[in-house]
Amino acid sequence: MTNFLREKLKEKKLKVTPQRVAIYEAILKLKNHPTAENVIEYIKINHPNISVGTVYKVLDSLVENELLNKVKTEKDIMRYDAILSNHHHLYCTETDRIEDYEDENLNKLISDYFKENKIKNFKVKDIKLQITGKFKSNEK
Amino acid sequence: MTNFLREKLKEKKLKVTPQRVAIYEAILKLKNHPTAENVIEYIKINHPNISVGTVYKVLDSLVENELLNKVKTEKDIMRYDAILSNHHHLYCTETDRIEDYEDENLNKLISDYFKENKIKNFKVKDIKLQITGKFKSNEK
DNA sequence: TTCCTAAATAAGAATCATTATCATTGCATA
DNA sequence: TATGCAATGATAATGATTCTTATTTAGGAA
Repeated sequence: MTNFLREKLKEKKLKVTPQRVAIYEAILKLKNHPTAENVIEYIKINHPNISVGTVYKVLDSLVENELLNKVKTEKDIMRYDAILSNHHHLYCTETDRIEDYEDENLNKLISDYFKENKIKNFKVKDIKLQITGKFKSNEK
Repeated sequence: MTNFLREKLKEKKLKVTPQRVAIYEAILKLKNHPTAENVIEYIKINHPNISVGTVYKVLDSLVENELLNKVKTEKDIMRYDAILSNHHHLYCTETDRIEDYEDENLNKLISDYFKENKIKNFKVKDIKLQITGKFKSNEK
């Protein structure tokens, strides 16, 4: 399902190239918020004629145009997320797994809190929770 | 005030070296959550005989021993924080400023919420808010 | 369809922050 | 104050990312 990507690219007056489509698909396929390296590895196998420099450039431009998000991690490695809806992340301290966490009630709770408790001299645009912990071992 | 550091190092059976003291002091002095580069620059001026490799190694070991925290950023640059108490961060989208945000009521609100609404298959250890926005321009 | 042009890409060189190596130093304990 | 081992300094090595330049191509216009 890359129609979403195609449309978005057109909206932004960016060319729909096979490289952009392939890299976007790689992110979707590579669950668990892949790193640039993960994407490069995948692309090397599945699209061997796409060059490494292109992967970096496409990732940058997709982030810049809000088709991908960068995920902050404890380590100094950026990871990418194709889900654009407002969501939080669960970080596992034992593995490198990062999972999405959506919770409308929580979002409401927090935004209500900040409506009543403004931060001095700061205008809030977005709030994300980094929930650190451990996945229980019974599955996955 | 490096007594805190000295004691903590002893607790962890790490040697109290002048390099560790100097680098820890640099972080304290260099407000705004400095990068490794910021620290290196500062150290080069104030302690010219401490080598760059040592700065990296000391930063790593201080983080590992919970004397410093790494702060996640949008860019793939790690920044360091000498404040260990549980706090959140305000990220300015226009400048690279990161400011600490402490709010006991908010912490309570969130921890109460998760007491009642457990996340399936996940044991929460720590929750941090990344509050993105803009500092209002009237000061600083 | 064909042509045109700016945008995008491929390939490989260059950069530069970080890590690794290893000989030397110096902190901590007895 | 002697000893052992962790820590450091100096420098080399690494490797991910960026840069450069020639070439290709997407997409609009004729």
